[in-house]
Amino acid sequence: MESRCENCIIRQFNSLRAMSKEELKQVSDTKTTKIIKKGESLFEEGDKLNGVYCVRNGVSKLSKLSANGKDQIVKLASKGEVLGQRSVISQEITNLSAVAVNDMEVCFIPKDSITNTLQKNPNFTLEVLRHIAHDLKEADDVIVNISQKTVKQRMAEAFLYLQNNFGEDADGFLALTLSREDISNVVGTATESAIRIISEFKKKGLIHTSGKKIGIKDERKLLEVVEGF
Amino acid sequence: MESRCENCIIRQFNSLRAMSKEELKQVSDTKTTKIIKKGESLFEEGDKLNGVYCVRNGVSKLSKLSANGKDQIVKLASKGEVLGQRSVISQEITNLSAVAVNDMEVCFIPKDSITNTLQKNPNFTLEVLRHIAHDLKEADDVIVNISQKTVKQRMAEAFLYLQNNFGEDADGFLALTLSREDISNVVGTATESAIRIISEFKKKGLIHTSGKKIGIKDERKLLEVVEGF
DNA sequence: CTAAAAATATGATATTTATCAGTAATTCGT
DNA sequence: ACGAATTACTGATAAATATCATATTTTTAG
Repeated sequence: MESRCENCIIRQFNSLRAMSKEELKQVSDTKTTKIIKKGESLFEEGDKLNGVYCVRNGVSKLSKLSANGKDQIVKLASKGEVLGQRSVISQEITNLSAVAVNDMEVCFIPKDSITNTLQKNPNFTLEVLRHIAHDLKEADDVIVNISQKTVKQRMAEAFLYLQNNFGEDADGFLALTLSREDISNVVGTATESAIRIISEFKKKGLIHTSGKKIGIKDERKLLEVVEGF
Repeated sequence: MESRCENCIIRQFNSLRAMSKEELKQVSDTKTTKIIKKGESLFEEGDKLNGVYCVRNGVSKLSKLSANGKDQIVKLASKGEVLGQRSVISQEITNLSAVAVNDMEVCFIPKDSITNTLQKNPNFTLEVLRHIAHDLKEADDVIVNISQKTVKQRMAEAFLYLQNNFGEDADGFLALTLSREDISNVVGTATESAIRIISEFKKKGLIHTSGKKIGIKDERKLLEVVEGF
């Protein structure tokens, strides 16, 4: 038997915890679990979404393509996050693409269970609202960072962000390994520039690398870079 | 007698239209109307907000100060928009400052009327959710624009945005007049750079100016600049 | 295991943008 | 209306960043 949402721990991290037993039962009855391999996409910018994706495992990058062909990564979503919410709420096509950064396990929840609950259960709606409000605040911060900080500052910030949000492995490397291109798309810069700054940070002893893996060596100095020293 | 929310047209443009008669009555009984002069602030980054502001007239810039002392304008809010919603919902201090760009008339609505309704009226909550979701989508667009477009492209885009959202006056100038500094803070660039590009656009016949007023002369060519030609 | 492909790295250079310095124009308070 | 203060503008220069070219390393497919 497939696992039931009622027993799913992941739910505690997102707005689904505000659903009633019956609502949750309906979600569980209609949901499907999917395995998404690294590099595959959950949905593409412009798609009409018929539901939301609840992340059980793995990480997805949410990005938007610009006219010049470069992707800007707007958010990295991991365990517990619900993707596609915004699009389902506004009943608009999605403005972002979601691509797996590593192998993922997600639950697809058809939109009806969501929209029905949104209309009937104010606790759930409020909970979703709180999450979206939080995302909005973070987006505002990103705007200010990108427009006011140098690439070097944003690179340092990105490493600290990855450390805080995804942790480190046994060998002291960031647990989430991104390609140099993905890093540059998070930071909003050219891939070559990102690589150059990685080299510089390495030379200065702020980080260490092994292949594409990156580890933080001197958190204090990285923070100083973020602050502009 | 002061005007009542029940009769207020502005309400049709925002989430307050989803309130019931009784809820609206309570809002009306507790609200206060304020005049905010150009340059004065509704609230400052870091303030704890005791309510939201419903804009009846005038325009407010929502901005965030960065470490280097420059403001980044994240949004321009005018008639019908409700400011401070996000902060009240998350019960956090506000992450933005709201300053009047011209003389404003706003209604201050104490947060209790809002939070009570959020917990009881799912229609209202859903309506607020839709608005915040829309803001989030716009914020994502801003992120991509800032990181992927040149200053020149963003300047052209800003003028078209001002035209679309605030219209033109009888003489063909943008109805919302911003200082050069404000323009540079919307676009996310140095004031001198913004001025330089204004001069260039003027020389090329894309815009015309009179004092600080700016008018669009060749919309098509401006659009071409946005697209990168 | 190996050749091909992809990703990473680095140098040289061009372009974009910011900063500094100074002048002209406009706005504001009395 | 007048001087002071702010805002707008322009030039010279410096700094940041992107782009192009190319080499090296790593990964992938067969």
